[in-house]
Parts: sequence; structure tokens; C-alpha cells
Amino acid sequence: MKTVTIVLDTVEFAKALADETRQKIMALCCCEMLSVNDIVDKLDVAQPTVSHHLKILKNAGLVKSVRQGKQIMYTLDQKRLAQGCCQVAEDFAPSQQLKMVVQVPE
Amino acid sequence: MKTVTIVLDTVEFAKALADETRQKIMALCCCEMLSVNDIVDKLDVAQPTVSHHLKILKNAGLVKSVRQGKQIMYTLDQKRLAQGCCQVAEDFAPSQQLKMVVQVPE
DNA sequence: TTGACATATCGATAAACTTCGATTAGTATT
DNA sequence: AATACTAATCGAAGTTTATCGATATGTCAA
Repeated sequence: MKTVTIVLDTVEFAKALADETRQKIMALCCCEMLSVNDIVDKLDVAQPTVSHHLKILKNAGLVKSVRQGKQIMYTLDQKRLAQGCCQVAEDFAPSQQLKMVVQVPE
Repeated sequence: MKTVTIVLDTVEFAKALADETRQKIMALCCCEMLSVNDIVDKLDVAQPTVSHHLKILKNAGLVKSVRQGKQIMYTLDQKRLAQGCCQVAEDFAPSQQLKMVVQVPE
């Protein structure tokens, strides 16, 4: 039996987070699915800029996307984000343990 | 009575993390105090470069420093780092709760 | 299949960032 | 005080990144 440990690239992870516009996008689609235009409407940036940032977030595995007709809906992968945070904490702050609390639906 | 909530700037936090050399520095001085020269010796970068990165980490509150004679010793602020990770997770992944496990010394 | 809409890609520009050699500032030793 | 040592600052060069207008690609409806 093989154990596969998914190790995330903490530099790519941090780089994906390291932009104000991207953090705004992440906050917007953290808890719902939004189309690119939805995001453009809520921010003060051009459509190509939003697409550019979504691509970076996607490459870092931080957003998932699904096509719905003409639109492509994006949403933040919260689990992945939390995993990234945990990994950073594990790597650099081993004395300060972080635990991910699994939410049990009632 | 006033309640003061220390809110960390998640963009500055992420930017501080978003560089390979800085992550190497963080890994080096995560669990011990190192002088600037100690870090230079362990990495393949020039001294001004290390000083530059230490300044960025310091401004983000991620390292603490103390002068010891001629040297200035740097060490990672693990607690602060873990807090940053928690804050990012709270802000963007509210469904995936992270908890900081407080270490109780025996 | 034509037109309208949604998103991605391209190319250019400007700003931000990394790096390093040279220099400066601070500290300890002799 | 002069010297040696350590780290910070300065200035420049090169690289990366963010942004946007223009355009291409993909999808649906008529």
C-alpha cells in the first residue's frame, strides 16, 4: 500500500495570495459561485485583469470552475486554502500547531 | 472597557511569504536565533539581499531581532506566523475552521 | 449560419520586486 | 583613536508582475 502525501508548493501558494485584487476576488467567491462578469461588476478592474487573476488562482488550486452555458462559474476551494494555511504553519511554525476542525453537518 | 482586536494585513502577510529566498530564511531561523551572517553562510545570496529580506519579514512582524554585541540575531515569530495563517483561513475559508492548538509545557 | 454574449489570450506599458556591488553606520577590540 | 567586524542603506540593473485595450475563442439563440 502506498501513501501519497500531497505537498503543496508553499511559494506558489503564497504568491497566489499576495495580491490585493486576488484577495478581493477570493473574498467574493469564497462562499458562492460567481461568473467572471459577476466579479468584474463587483470590482473596479477590467475583465482581462479578472481572467488573469483567476488563472493564477486556478493554477495554485485555489479556485474551481465549472461552465454553465456561456458563463464559467468560479468558486474558492476553501478546503484547499485551509490546507495551504496549515502547511505553511507546519513548515515554519512547528511549535504552534494548527488543526483543521472538521465541520460535522447536523 | 475597550476591546482591541489586532487585525493583521493579510496582503502584507502573504507578500512577505511570497518569495523563495524569504521562505528559506524563515525555515532557517524558524527555531533558532541566527545572525545575518549565519543566514548568508547558509544561503547562496549576498548579504545586502539577506538584510533586504529580513527587513520585509520584520515589517510584516514575522521576525524578531535582538542585538548581541556586533551581531543582530533574528528569529521567526512562530506565533505571529500561525496567527497569520489562521486569519487567512478565517477570512477566506470560514467553513473550514482552523484552530491553534496551544502548547502546554509539562 | 449569423449575431450576441462570455471568457481567454495577446501585446504593450508601467509599476513593483529581487539582487548585488559599493558604501555607510554601528559596535567591539586593541 | 585606529582597526576589524557586522549589518543597514544606497543606487543600479534585470526580472517579474499587474493592468488594460484589442482580439480571438467558445457557446448559445434565432
